[in-house]
Amino acid sequence: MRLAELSERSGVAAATIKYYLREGLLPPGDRVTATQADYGTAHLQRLKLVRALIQVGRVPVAAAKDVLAALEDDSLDHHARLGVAVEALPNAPEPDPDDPYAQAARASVDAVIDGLGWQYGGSDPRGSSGAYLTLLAAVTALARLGYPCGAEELAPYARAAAQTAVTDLDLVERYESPAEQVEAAVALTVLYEPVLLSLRRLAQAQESARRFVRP
Amino acid sequence: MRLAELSERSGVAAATIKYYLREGLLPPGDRVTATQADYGTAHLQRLKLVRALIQVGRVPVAAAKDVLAALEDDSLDHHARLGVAVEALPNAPEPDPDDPYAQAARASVDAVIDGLGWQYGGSDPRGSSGAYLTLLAAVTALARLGYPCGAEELAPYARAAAQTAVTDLDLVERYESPAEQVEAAVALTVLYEPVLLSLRRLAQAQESARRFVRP
DNA sequence: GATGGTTAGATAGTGACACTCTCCAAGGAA
DNA sequence: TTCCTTGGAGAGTGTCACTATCTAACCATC
Repeated sequence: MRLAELSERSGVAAATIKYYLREGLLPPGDRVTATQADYGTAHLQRLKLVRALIQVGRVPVAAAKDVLAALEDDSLDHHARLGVAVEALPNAPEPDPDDPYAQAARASVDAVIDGLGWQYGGSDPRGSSGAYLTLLAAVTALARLGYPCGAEELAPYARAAAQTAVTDLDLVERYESPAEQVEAAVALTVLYEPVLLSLRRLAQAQESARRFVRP
Repeated sequence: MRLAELSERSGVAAATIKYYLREGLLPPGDRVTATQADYGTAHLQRLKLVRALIQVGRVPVAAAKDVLAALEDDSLDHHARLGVAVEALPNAPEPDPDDPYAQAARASVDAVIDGLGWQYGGSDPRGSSGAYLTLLAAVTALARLGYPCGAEELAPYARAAAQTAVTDLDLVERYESPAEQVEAAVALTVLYEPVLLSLRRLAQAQESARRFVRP
């Protein structure tokens, strides 16, 4: 199909598709002539994923490009490809090692991780994980505001996260081919985030009503 | 204290504080003379909250202003104030009623909500909740990508969210005064979001290693 | 009582980001 | 032949969260 048809079928403006092509988020179409190219259903599928990552998952364009590149890196095994794709998502920077709040946050976080028996291998230390750094930054900010976020407070959330991860991987394992699994893992990781947060807010409203509203 | 001291104690650039004052995120200081104002510890606390909302919670400045305004609206009761504050956070718009994906998403979401027995009162219908709309948008995007997100898939996530909400409200109820509780609710809702998402990604990495990596 | 350094407040500018517009030459259709 | 469309490239747009500059007033010091 032509770019115009790709635009119509995906609902994405033609100029935006050109921009994604330029940025390398979409592979170029098959060049038919010097001024025309042909796009297939794989392009349509990829375009939908890109849109969902950017608009629903709020992933920056540059990060989305890295994520998609990891999806197609055949030199990695399954687990590693998942890791690389998720690692390409935006994360917090390394904290200031002299900040006492950051030190306390690290202690709490490590206690929770160890308490749940989570293990890190030699090639995959916890410090190299972007999620770990993002977690440190958030806990540091909470501590600085004076909110409780020691290991006792974090543990229930970590247990809920562990449950969620089991559900996530069950969904991923429904797919048969490794390629589908990796794409599903990225899509489900990123696109379920607003789902989880919205469900939490709805649940909070229920719980708040249950506790604070006299019927 | 002077603006310069407020800046030093909070770690926020003086120009940024001026910007927040201009935007109404911080109340003005007590004017001492025509060119000097005095700020107290309440300003410092508020400034830290603003920073955390914007930088950790990624709340837009305009939304943060609305959230803070709701914190101080004495005309509302406790539960309503929580609702208004959380509702001021950014949410997805109303979906296109003709979109079949959106219709299917609404059916799934409603089934999950009803399945958990969540109730909505007359003054608080589910359709008026921003979290509900954001949830619909995310589920619609997943469905459009071809990922499973029926009631069966969403239910485990909703149960995890319900658990999380109980933990959240337990933390909120540690505070004694209503004012502290409302501020804590906002801070914990927004600032625990990156905590939850980071913990989920760490848990996913563990679960992925457990399933896919042969020791 | 001149002087140098701050201060609050206003205005304009910056850089990042995600598009979006405009133009161009080459194809294809009427 | 004429007109419209296409893919591609560069420049422009709007938004957002700051940030730099300026100005008049103020305070402390000499």
